[in-house]
Amino acid sequence: MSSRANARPTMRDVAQVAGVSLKTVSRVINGEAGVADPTAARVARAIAAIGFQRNDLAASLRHGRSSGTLGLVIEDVANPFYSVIAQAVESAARARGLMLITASAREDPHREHELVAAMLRRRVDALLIVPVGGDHRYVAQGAGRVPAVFLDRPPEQVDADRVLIENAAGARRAVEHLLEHGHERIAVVSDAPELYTTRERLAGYRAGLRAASVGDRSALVRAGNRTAVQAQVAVTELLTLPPRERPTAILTANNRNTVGALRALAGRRRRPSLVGFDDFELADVLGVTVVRSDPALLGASAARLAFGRLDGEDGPPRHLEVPAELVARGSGELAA
Amino acid sequence: MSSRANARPTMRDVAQVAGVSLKTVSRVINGEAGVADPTAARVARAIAAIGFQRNDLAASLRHGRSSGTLGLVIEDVANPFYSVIAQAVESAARARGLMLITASAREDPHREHELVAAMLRRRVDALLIVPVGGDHRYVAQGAGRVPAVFLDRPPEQVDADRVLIENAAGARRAVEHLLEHGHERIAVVSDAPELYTTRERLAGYRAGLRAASVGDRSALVRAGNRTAVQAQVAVTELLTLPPRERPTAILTANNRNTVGALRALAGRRRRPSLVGFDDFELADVLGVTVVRSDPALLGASAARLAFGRLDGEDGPPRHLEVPAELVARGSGELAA
DNA sequence: TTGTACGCGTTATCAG
DNA sequence: CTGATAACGCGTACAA
Repeated sequence: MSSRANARPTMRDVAQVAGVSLKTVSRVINGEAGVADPTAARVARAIAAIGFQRNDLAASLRHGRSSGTLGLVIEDVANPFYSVIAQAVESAARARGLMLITASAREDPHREHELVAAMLRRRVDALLIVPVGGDHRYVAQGAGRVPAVFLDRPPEQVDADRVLIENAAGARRAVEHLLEHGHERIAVVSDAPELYTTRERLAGYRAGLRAASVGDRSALVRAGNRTAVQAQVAVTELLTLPPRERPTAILTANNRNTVGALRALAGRRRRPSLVGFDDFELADVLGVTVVRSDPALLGASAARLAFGRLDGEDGPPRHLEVPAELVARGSGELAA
Repeated sequence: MSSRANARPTMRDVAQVAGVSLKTVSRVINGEAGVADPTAARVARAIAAIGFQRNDLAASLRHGRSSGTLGLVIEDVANPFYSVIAQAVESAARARGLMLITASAREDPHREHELVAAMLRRRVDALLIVPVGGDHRYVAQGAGRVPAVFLDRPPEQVDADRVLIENAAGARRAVEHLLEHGHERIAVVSDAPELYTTRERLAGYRAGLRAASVGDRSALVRAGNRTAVQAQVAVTELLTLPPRERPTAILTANNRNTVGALRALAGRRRRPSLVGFDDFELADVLGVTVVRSDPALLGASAARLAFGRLDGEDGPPRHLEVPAELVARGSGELAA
């Protein structure tokens, strides 16, 4: 009988039903050696009879070491770029027997901090973070801190394990590609300039133009478009510039901006060339040239770094970079 | 001083540093009344000094009721349909102060069972499940069971709270739409026929044809396409049928099938009409007519049901249905 | 206002 | 092979 009616059965309940001691039940559950077969069978029967299931929280409290969970703080699970990362991290976690706690910070530094704190209180074994901004020293501080790996963007005010994408090089490659096709008035439509990825991609864009001795194009830089709708507006505006200021090519600096640009361009007869940063589903069907990286590799690498730390790998923070390659599909190969 | 070097500081450590008792620290941390201001300040200073963070696992073990987590078992986070669900569930969870544990079952019943078991061992407060198949009585069994809500598909062998989409009605609407545009040879390309959603959508398809007294079209039913690639092959085959057997319209029964169909159709001069079940990003740009439901509403409704049970709502299992509407964008309005 | 004793469900220690 | 007992970090009941 349960100590209290309707409560989840405990090992004590199992022990009582099986007529053995607590420790014997523990042995059977954890598959430890040293239990006579008939005894083990009696315990197993009791477990099945009362529907016992071990309380992992209590177990991990007892031995202190692992809670069996991995924490992932991303920007937004609904964004395909991040959902692929989440998928890769989940696979890695599962391979190691960890469950994944996921939360979206939504570009809010305060919220990010809160989520990290909540995960630490829940004693995650390690943290994977797509940092928003602000000061990240809080992650490195405090006794008994947990391995933390930053994805997609570096932490601020502190050095730590991280996996980034070839942002500047990728953007520069896109610009060079457009230059090769005769474009000189190349516009760029990007997310908020405070974001690391935006800054790097803009830097790559500028470096590409500079290397080709193309003059200042700051009038064609449209940053600050957080949503597809904002990007759509920005592109529409670019298209209504007077002919000799109007860009003949556009670089969209992330997937949401690309989506907005495609909406702005839909149905137009004469379209500018377009290269998007980040690949997306159906880019092949739409014939959109993109700079493609591998979000799944990003997530998997970050997990690998974190697991390495869990396995005792010591040493200075590691910096990994995932390559970005240009995939020509038509939209980026239109003549100027 | 810490009891052990390098260990996470505990409330006992805080108490020692602040020169108060354990209970006083507990009061301060939980914001309970009845602590003199100067005492509270001393405790707060000690907490900051040693970097203490409460162990939520221990706390929830103590008071037994809530672990503060919600479990979500879906098919695949990387699929946009499910990542939107995950996003909605996460928002709902956060609003209630719960963290979300997510895991993908990948159409594997055994894995689903394992994941659910792992979540129960971790004492999630409630479970949201996109069931794969097999017997789901295990969810309803056992003492101290947890509220479980099924999403997108019903559980088998057992009745339980669930939120489904208007599958049959939606598919039927698509067929009627195509019939209105003069089509009679309407093919359907779908996922595995074992899946509930597939079965229902196929039933809706057949019902639509039957109501219009259109003869048997079983030769145009292509089920079993789990991936976009498989769907692409299936559509390509349909397009190479002899002219008088070849479909003039195609219904793709989920988002992956639609993607495959679009790839098969890309670059063809004469395309059949196409209606896809499930909306997707850029469907507007591609001009694809779809049957659209609201995955976010699906997730939010399921969370609401689960929270209702947590709040003590009793009574028989509740069955909710999210509507599906046809959105005409061109591909479904081509003449036969 | 503050402190003591105990218990949550499990694992670890050490005896029998 | 098996079992009594302590301990993990915290909250609750009750006393001081």
